[in-house]
Amino acid sequence: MPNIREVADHAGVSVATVSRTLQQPQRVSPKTRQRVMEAVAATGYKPNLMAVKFRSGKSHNIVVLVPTVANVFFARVISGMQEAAAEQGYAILLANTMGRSDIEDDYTKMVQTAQADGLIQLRAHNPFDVSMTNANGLLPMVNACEVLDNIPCPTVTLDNRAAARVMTEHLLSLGHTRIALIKGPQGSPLTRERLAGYRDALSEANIQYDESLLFPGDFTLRSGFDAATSILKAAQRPTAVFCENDETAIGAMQRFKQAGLSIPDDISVAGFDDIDFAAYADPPLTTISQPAEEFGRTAVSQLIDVLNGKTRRAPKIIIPFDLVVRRSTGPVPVTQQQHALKEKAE
Amino acid sequence: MPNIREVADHAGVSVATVSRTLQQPQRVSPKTRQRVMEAVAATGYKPNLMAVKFRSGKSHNIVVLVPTVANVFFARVISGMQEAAAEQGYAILLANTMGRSDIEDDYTKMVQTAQADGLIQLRAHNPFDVSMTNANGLLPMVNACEVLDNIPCPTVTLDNRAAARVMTEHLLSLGHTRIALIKGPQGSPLTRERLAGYRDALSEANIQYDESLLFPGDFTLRSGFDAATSILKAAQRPTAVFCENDETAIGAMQRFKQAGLSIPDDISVAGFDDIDFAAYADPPLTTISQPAEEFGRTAVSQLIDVLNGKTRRAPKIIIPFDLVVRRSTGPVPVTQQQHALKEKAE
DNA sequence: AGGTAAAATGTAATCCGTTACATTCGAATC
DNA sequence: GATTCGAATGTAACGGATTACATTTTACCT
Repeated sequence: MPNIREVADHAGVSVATVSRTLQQPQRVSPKTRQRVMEAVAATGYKPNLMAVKFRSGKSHNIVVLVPTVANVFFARVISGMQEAAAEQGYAILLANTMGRSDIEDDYTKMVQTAQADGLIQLRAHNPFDVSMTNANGLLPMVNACEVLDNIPCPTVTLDNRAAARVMTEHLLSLGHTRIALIKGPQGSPLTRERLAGYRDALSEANIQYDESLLFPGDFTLRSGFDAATSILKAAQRPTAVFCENDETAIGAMQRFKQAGLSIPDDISVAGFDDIDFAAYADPPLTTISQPAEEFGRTAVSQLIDVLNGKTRRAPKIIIPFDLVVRRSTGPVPVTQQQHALKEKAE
Repeated sequence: MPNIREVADHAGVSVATVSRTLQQPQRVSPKTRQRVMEAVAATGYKPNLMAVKFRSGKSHNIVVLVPTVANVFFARVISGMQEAAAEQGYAILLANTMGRSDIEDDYTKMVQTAQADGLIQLRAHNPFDVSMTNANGLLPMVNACEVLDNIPCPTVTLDNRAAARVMTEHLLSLGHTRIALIKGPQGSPLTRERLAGYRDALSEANIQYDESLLFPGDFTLRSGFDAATSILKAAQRPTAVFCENDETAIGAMQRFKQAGLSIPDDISVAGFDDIDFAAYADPPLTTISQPAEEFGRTAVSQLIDVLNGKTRRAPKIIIPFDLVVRRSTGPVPVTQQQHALKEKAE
């Protein structure tokens, strides 16, 4: 690989002139410029960006911590991040953490070892100590998950609580009162927020919150299927199931159909995320749609603003959502309705 | 950020001793080592890896060119790559090319500008010229797509042609003779290989290849849905549809069910990839399963071998596949069978 | 021509860690 | 105590591009 010195020798100028020709052409006389450009072409010179990054102290890399890239929703978020990062000259170092903290730590260390300038996380930890704050008192990171009040960094988030409330209200409006909830991964803040929204809606409708209607899940198809199996065994079967993501919902629907139930006539199922598969499920899934790519793009541009010192106080950005009603949710089955009425009368 | 000099001053030793303490502790006396380690802890020193990489000339980064990260199958491949790369101390720079050659070029340039040591591509181009070959005459890349005979680099591939033939044979064995094919993205070598396998099986079974049974697709749910619409309009409807990936198949099934067809009683549908959703489709999808993660892992370890000069001649590695028969494929409908027999008799 | 300011170019320091080579130290031996 | 050898440590060059500062060239004016 030719370096800048070879180009300089070839053109009969100093390395400084070559560098200037490439960085600030107007500061070099036209004929020198011409000669340098020829030398560049002749040698096939490509600047060693590792050297540039080392000297400048800017890696122009961003670490992104994602629980799993195989999740369709995250894939869309990443796609948006990629796009925004590329536009601004940043590259993304993707950490597929699979929940393993050793992997998270390895990648977090990249910021401290100057391999990356900042970090975007889709979880709720604080990987840095105060020594990492910049002149504005901000950490070189963006939280694309949940608000963490005690961390000085921008947050980009969906109002998960409100979204879950809206979905639950949708189910309530269809007459459902026994609404099961298939949760997301344990310990995930998303899960907690969505559970909170679910409870908000119930309490507003004066319906007793019943823990036996909560089922564990981990955002996979399989976990939805398994949770549905448990739901089928329940003493008094729920008439609707709200799943904290679409994969879970699709898995659950599969199980219900296997058991001979018809959706939504026998049981309503709702999801969250509006992944592409949701519209192609059978029946098409009622869900909450989120602008995933925009989510990613916003997170990246927020981080770059922090890195450039443009951000003075940590903003909190709320990404909008939409309730998308398809055909997996419907009115309470008549028999169940009578049952509920009877119960109420007692 | 403290640098090695600060640590050296703090410990009262030279920078060389600090470096040795960290790199080859046995070359430093125990009490010096102790003192240095204390200084490291006291200053919170983290080596600037950008400097290390710059000096060593090894970035320990790998560029991966993927058409789209939002494709479930690719996501699994990437996941495997991540894992293997992390184990060997490499990071992955993911390029979500979306087929845009400017993005491909930008990322390819990273190898030439020392930002990455090598590249893995899931397409069939040759981004490098001969000047990039190493001492063994190999390019710093791995082709994880299709064999390109004139490129000196390892290839990791599935025998797409054989897999497509196996699937077509499966459909033939069920009595189907009018088998539609929903293709993958135009120009993709994968698509060509799978088409070739489809034709192999047909010609072996002495069935006339009929171009009107070919339908365009691009690996998305939507394109499967649209292709199915075209299929429904066909003068003589095929009794089976082989889709070049699972998304397309799921999209097509949705359309067929909307049209009131029952799968597989009225029409058989087969996919390719065995993504998670395939088993949860309705009906569960017959498909070709591939060890996607292993695919990614193999590609990475092959590339690292090339980078370390361990590879002397470009190997071609064939990843195995499996036919997974589920419930989306079945025998030819009786009416159609009679129709076919009648046709044959004429 | 002489003088001056501006433009063009060159020189060399710098970023930080590694490592070849040089030097010093210490222990063992006679 | 002197000598020797290996272990421990230090010094300084190096990698490639950028850039502050120094120097040279050019252009223009009197």
